[in-house]
Formats: sequence, C-alpha cells, structure tokens
Amino acid sequence: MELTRRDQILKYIVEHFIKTAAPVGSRTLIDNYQLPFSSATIRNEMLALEQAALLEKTHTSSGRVPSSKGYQYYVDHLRNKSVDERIKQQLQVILSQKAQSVTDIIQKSSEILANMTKLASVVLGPNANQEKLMSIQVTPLENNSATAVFITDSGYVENKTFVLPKNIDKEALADCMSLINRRIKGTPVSELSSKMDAIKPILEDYITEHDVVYQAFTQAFINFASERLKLYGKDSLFNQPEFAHDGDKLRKILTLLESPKLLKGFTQGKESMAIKIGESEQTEDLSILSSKLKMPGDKESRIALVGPTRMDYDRALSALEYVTQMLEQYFEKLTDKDKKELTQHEKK
Amino acid sequence: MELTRRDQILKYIVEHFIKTAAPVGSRTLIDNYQLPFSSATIRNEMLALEQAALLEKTHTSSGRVPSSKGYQYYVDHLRNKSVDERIKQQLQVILSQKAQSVTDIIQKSSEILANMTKLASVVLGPNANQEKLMSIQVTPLENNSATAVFITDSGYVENKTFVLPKNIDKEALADCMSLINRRIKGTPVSELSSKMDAIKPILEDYITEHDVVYQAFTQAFINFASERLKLYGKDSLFNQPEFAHDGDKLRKILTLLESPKLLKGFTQGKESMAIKIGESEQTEDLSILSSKLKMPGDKESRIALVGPTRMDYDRALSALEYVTQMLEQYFEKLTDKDKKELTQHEKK
DNA sequence: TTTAGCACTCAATCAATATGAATGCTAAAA
DNA sequence: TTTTAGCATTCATATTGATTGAGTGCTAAA
Repeated sequence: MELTRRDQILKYIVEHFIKTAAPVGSRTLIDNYQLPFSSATIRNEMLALEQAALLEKTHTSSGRVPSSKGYQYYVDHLRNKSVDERIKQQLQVILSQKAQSVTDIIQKSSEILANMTKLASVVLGPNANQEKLMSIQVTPLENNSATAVFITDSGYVENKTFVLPKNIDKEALADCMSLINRRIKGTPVSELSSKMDAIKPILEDYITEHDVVYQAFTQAFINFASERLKLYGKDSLFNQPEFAHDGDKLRKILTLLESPKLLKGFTQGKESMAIKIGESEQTEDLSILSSKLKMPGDKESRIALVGPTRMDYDRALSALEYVTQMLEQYFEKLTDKDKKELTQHEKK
Repeated sequence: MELTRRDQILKYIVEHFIKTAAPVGSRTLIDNYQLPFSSATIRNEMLALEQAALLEKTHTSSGRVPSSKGYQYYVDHLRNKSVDERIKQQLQVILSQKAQSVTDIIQKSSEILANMTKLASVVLGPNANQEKLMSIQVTPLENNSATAVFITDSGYVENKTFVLPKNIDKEALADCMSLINRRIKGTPVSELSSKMDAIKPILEDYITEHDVVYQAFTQAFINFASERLKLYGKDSLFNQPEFAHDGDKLRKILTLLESPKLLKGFTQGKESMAIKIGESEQTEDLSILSSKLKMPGDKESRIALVGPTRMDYDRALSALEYVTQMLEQYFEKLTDKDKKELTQHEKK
C-alpha cells in the first residue's frame, strides 16, 4: 500500500530525527531524500502535520521534531518491519543449544536484545501468584548457623541464612522440614506469607526456639513476593546523545531503572505488546516497549526495552516481536514434546 | 599537638572545598575562619603549599583546590576523627538484634555506611579460596527440569537450573548426589572446577546422559568463582555536584561501579585500610576507601566506600573505621561464645 | 616576619551584532 | 486546484568587546 505524501514526509522526518537527533527542516529533507517537491510544499505539509499534533517545533524558526503522538503514529502506521539478520542468527544459536533451562534462554535472549538495539532490556519474572513453591531445605552450616533454601517450580531460588538455636536436634529439624514440605509444597509464592500460620505450630512442636526459624522464613517469603526483574545493557543508554550532556535526564532514567516497582508499573499491560512513549512525568523522554511472553506451565513474563523516546522503533520493535515470538514457539514445541513423551510412557 | 600554620591553612582549605566544591581564595579563608593574619600572609602560605604540590589552581587567578596529594596529606595528618553519633546508634541497633547471619549484619552495616556518608558502599565477599562448599542438592522440578543448589560454609548460595535427561531414575540421582556430596564437601570454592574430574566418573556411573548435569555443575562453579560484591547507595552519587552537570564523569563512575572486576581491583589491598585518591585513569576524580574485615571462620572480606575525590574524608573514614572495628569485635565475641559453649558441652 | 598596596590575570557576565537555518505567507506558475 | 518561487520574519547560535570581580604575585614599608 502506498503512503500518502503527508505520511511519507512524516516517515522521513521521524527516521531522520532518529538518526541525527537534530530538528529536521524542509531543506534537509529535500537534500537527503531527493523529494520531487519544493521546500515550500514540504513546509505546507509540515504545517499540517504540526496542526495534527504529530510534529513539534523547539522554537519558532527551528526544524520539526516528532511529538509523542507523532512517534506513536509512526509506530502504528509507518514503520518498517525488518528484523536484523544478526538477531535471527544469534537467537538461533541460543535456541539450538540443548538442555538449557527456560530462565537461561530468556536471559540470553534478553542480552541479545540489549546488545543489538543498544537499549536497556528488562525481564520481569513470572508473577508471584503464578509460581509455586517446590521445596524448602535447611542446611546446617559450621558456625552455629543454617541456610534455608526455597525453590519454586520454575527454578527460582531464594535463600536465607540464620543463626540456629543452640544445641538444636538436627534430626528433629529434618523431620520438621519434611513435614512442612509436605504441607506447603505447591503453594503459590504470593500466598506463602499467609501460610505461615500453618507452619508455626509445626515449628513449635519440633524446635524449642522456633521463632528464629519462623523469622527467617517470613523474611524469605517477603523477598519472594517482591519483583524479580533482571536488567541488561544499562550502560548502552549512557551513550545516547540526549543523555550525554544532560546529567539530570541521565539521573532520571537511572533512578527509574533502579526502582523495580516503577519499572514493573510501566512495563505492565494486558496487551501482548505495550508501547509507552514518554507518557508519564517519570518517563518523560523515555519510551518503553514491553512484550508479553508465554512461558511453559501457563506462566507469563514480560520482556521490555527501555530507551529514549528518540529510539529506533523499527529496529527495536521488530527485534522484540521476533524474539518473543520465537521463544514462544520454542516453548510450545518443548511442552508438546514433553506431553508426547509422557503419553508414550503411559502406553508402555 | 598543635598544627603548624601552614598545615592549619591546608586543613581549612581542604575542608572548605569539601563543603563548597568551589576553589578557595585567601579572602574567603579569612572571612570564614577569622584567621589572625592578613590575606597576603595566607597567599604566601598558599604559594608554598602549591609548590609542595598539595594545592592546585584551576587557572592563574583562581582560588586553590586540593590536589590528590593534598587530600592524601590531609587524610594522613590533618583530618579530625569523629564518628557521627547517629552511625553509632544505628549500628548498635543492628548488632543488638539476635540470630542474624553474618552476611545480613554486614549487608545492613554497609547500607548504614552508604546512607550516612552519601557515598556508594561496596561489600566484597570473602575470597573464593576461603569459602568451602557445604552441600549440593538437586531438586527435580515439574517440567522435566531440575535445580541444583550449592551452599558454601558461609551461607552463600549458587544455583543452576537445567533440563533433566529423559526418564532419569530419581533414586539413582539422589544416590549419586549423596556420593558426590561426601566426595567434595569442604572443597574450597576456587578448587571446585578442577574437582570436576573427580565428579565426572560418579555421574557416568549413575546417570546415562550425564553431560547435562556435568555442564550445569561446571557453569555453577564458574559463577561461584566470580566476584561476589554488593553495592549500596549508588544513587546518592548522582546528587554530587561534580557529577550533576558532567555526563561524562557520571558515566565513568557508573561504568566503574557496574564492573565487578574493576571494582575488585581497586578495592583490594593488603593494608587493613587502603585509601586510593584519584590514582588511575579509570578512577580519575574518584576516591576509594577500602577496609579489611575479619569474619568468623578465618575469612576475610572488604568493605569499601566509593565517591568523588572531593568527599568528606573525615566523616567517611571515621565511619568506615568505626563500623569495621565494631563488626570485628562483634564477630570475635561470637566465635568466643561458640567455643565456650562447645567446651561446656564436651564437659557434660 | 607580616602586611598594605597595587598591578595583573582571567573566568564569568552581559550587551550588541551578525549569521543562518528555518519558518509562514503571498502571489504567480503549472 | 496544486505547486512553487520569493521574501519578510523569527530566533537560536556564535562572535565580539566591554565590564566586573575574585583572586594572584610582588614589592616596599611596618
């Protein structure tokens, strides 16, 4: 489908601005893209685009800059959809390796995304209510202490070291733990805190100074419930020209990236692809692309790319879409195969 | 002991510069500290100090700024040694809580340090060759995978999730693990990789597709050997005036803080307190104070404070010294008590 | 040894001016 | 009706020169 002249011009402006980070004027456009119109015509179109709030001027006689709405329009209607071959290749390499855990695969993919887009990449683990506790183990250490290790069904590990009550009976401890394990195995992580009521009496039965263990567990469960997110490629943001000279902006974005809660809020969304372009006060000049990712076991996580509003949306979105799509395909095949093996086994 | 006039003047200059971040002139000095000399006298002294390379000028007619050497001299001979009462109090609160693990205590102390000094605080875990492996556990998960959890004697936990070989015999796996456990329990973490030779035949005996497990272990051991360091108060550095407007400097320091290897290098030292003031190219304009910390079980770690060369050395050093000293005292009492209890137990 | 005094330096600030990249608008050409 | 040439206009940016003021170094007198 052919673009209207107006859209074509907007497209050029956005793409040129993304490359140069400098306001784009009518002349520049003609020079760079050999448009078959005069600069005056372009100016007329630009005026119209500005009136439609898709472009902005930094001052009366400056060139135009895309507005948030302009970027949005570009993303929705104008962008190219071409996936960098190198991303395809790199992802292929990752996915062809055998016996990797789901977390490993997601992590490596996220690193590729960060590298190839020069943006920060965020992985939000599955929701706390989607993950179930698989096992609790308490390992006594040498100097009167012990480490409790908690594992979820997706292989996430939380641990807490605490001082053991004096002269504790290690057998009693082990018995107690296997009892607790049987009791709360399979509990969603988000409900663990409330299950402490059920655990307490067991601890009281087996351990004299039970409150130490109780506290350690409570603490671990709180950590469990907090957001699990991983960040990659933070540093590539430093090199974006918009942040290089503006310490304040850099500080803003770093504060955002350091705060799991904020990030979580901005990356959330029901849509399979959520695109936020400089929307709130905290994300001024920032865009967040966040894609849903269906994981094995009916779990869901999100992969997000964070960068300046002036980012290469074409590249970033295409890459993100491609990667999540490929991962979901991979995961589906994985579970299909599992099921088949399972039924084959049953037949025997 | 009385300071010489020259030292006194240097002291004032350093302290004034630390407060204001602006070059200090002879006039300013007189006005702020009611010195019983004329500005000309001060100027003469300043000239001498400059010739001794303790002070610098930013340009011909500017006030003076301490050089690295000047800071060093200040730290060595001139600084006050006063510990902020609030730090004492806060640390007291931490240390009075029962049943906390050593790691928790160090972590919390480090947070206090970062908060009170407005610097970044780094904790380097004990050396890989000081830590010994306590236990390996493999927990099968639901979807054909398993998580291996590795615990050291100081309660550090490493984990690795991998895909289980098909139709693996869980009993065999458990037997195999308990054998491996008996074999390598107590091995220093740094030697684990080389112990893989000893583990391999055991795996081969029990598990058909052993290479998956083998790889997971190897990977975990590599992670084990890498530096374990924790960072606190990164963000307070953003608010330092020297970094606010200079994006480049900010980038530099952040890159340093993101790179464990670099940080490790700069915080190391044989001395119980290592002070590096803007020494290398990578740490230009940065100072690193790093203090040795003896932990229970003959282990050693370091706590370091990182910030701009223009930092409040008095405050930072005093705080760091105080905290490490108190922690070591606390740990000593802890192990003493343990020993006593142990012998009492034996008497019975 | 200290200080008063003075010439000198130089960053920082400000106003005046020039430059040029861009605009909007109008009237003529297509 | 659409496009374009042409022109006045706007405004950030750069340049210049003058002014200010904080600071220095040096010298001669106290």
